[in-house]
Amino acid sequence: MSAIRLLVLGAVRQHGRAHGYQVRGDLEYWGAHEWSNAKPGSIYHALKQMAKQGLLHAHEIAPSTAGGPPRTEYEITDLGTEEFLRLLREALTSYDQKMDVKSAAIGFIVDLPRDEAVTLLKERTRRIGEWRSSVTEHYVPEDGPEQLGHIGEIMNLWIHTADAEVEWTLGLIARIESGAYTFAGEGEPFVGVLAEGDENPYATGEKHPEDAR
Amino acid sequence: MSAIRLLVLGAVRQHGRAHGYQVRGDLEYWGAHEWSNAKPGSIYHALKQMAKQGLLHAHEIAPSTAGGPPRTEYEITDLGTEEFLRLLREALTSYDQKMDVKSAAIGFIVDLPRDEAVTLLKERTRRIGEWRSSVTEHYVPEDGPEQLGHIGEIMNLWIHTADAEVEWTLGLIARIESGAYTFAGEGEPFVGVLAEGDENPYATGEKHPEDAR
DNA sequence: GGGCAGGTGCTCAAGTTTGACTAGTAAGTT
DNA sequence: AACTTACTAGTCAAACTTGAGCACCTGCCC
Repeated sequence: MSAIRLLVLGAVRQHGRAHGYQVRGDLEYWGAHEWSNAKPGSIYHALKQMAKQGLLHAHEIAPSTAGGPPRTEYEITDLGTEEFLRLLREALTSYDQKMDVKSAAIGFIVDLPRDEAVTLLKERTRRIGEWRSSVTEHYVPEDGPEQLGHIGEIMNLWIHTADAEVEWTLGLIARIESGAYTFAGEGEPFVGVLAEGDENPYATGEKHPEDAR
Repeated sequence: MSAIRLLVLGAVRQHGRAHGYQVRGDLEYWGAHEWSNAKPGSIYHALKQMAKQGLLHAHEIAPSTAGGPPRTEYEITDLGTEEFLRLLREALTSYDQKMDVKSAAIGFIVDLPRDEAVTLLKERTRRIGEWRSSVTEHYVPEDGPEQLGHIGEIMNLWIHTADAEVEWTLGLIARIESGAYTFAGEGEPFVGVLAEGDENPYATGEKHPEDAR
């Protein structure tokens, strides 16, 4: 799964009603163009696709107030909300070492009730542990790990990464359990959208110095 | 950059002369179908593409010795070797948190001379450090990190991951410097290819239990 | 000697991603 | 008044990826 659907659904949902350019702006505001495939083309494609699948409802042509071609506004449907939550839950529990999906999921984690968030994160650590032992068992040849030569370093990297992630996840669980942040049904949600006409401090302009690609 | 070109070029290079199915077999042998987009379609596409671009030379139709349609054999060209090394160096130095590229790069690291490998890995840690500080500076609002709410956790995750990677990289550097593995120009290279007719212990059959996707 | 399970080697259509491009408006500027 | 610049909003072709499928052969079993 790529992160684009989760990101777009989440952005539209937070906005209530949004056109493509607004979604694009929000995602840039979250820095998503730096860590995910949130390019214009992908965003517009995802919007159209999901509208066709009934996850979004497209309000045709609000003539643009500020230049440019006429724009389409989108609203999330019930089906879309369902799909959003499904994707979010999956992204939180499954271990697939894709930074973009993980990051997106953290960004939307407060859309779930607090105790569900904790449960899902615990499940995540459990799965990582399971994956870890299956890798060590499965990929270590009987004749000892030397057989693998430098290839063993790949495994080493995976395991190291997995361990680091468990550590981080446990920290997050602790913070959530001790009351940090505001979750679904706990009043005033934290909203990370750009108000109409607000300028974006993290826009596509200058980026980090060595943003190697 | 996706990992597919690096993987395919490296596989053909190690084999000397290979057809698509052999490349596919090698990549499976390395477990690459589990951590990268090394599906048949992608492999054949990459082979054709790179042949068209002059990175590979295609020997038309050696009639298959063992069933199936006639096959095309590929050899790497000088241009292809150049490109391979360029991709490898870039993958080793650049920090882009893509597991597949990283893993592929580790798999081919011994194709470089030992001291270059060390230099590149040190450059990698330097860049991660640079990236780390630019993130902390750039994404922490003046009004203190509380402004970000739970979004700050995304940054937290990035930093934690980056730190874990630096740690692992330093470990690898130490192992290489103290003489582990056999690098380019040090005699008998470690070759991870399947001999003709050898069976693949890690083939596409059963996979890890919870290989979440 | 027919059937069929399974391996070999590749192709193809459908879907997704990319990055450059279009085209319109507003607002400053010589 | 003409000219440049910048922003808004979206499109498009080309590239890439995916997963299923095809056709062919081998060996085996009854």
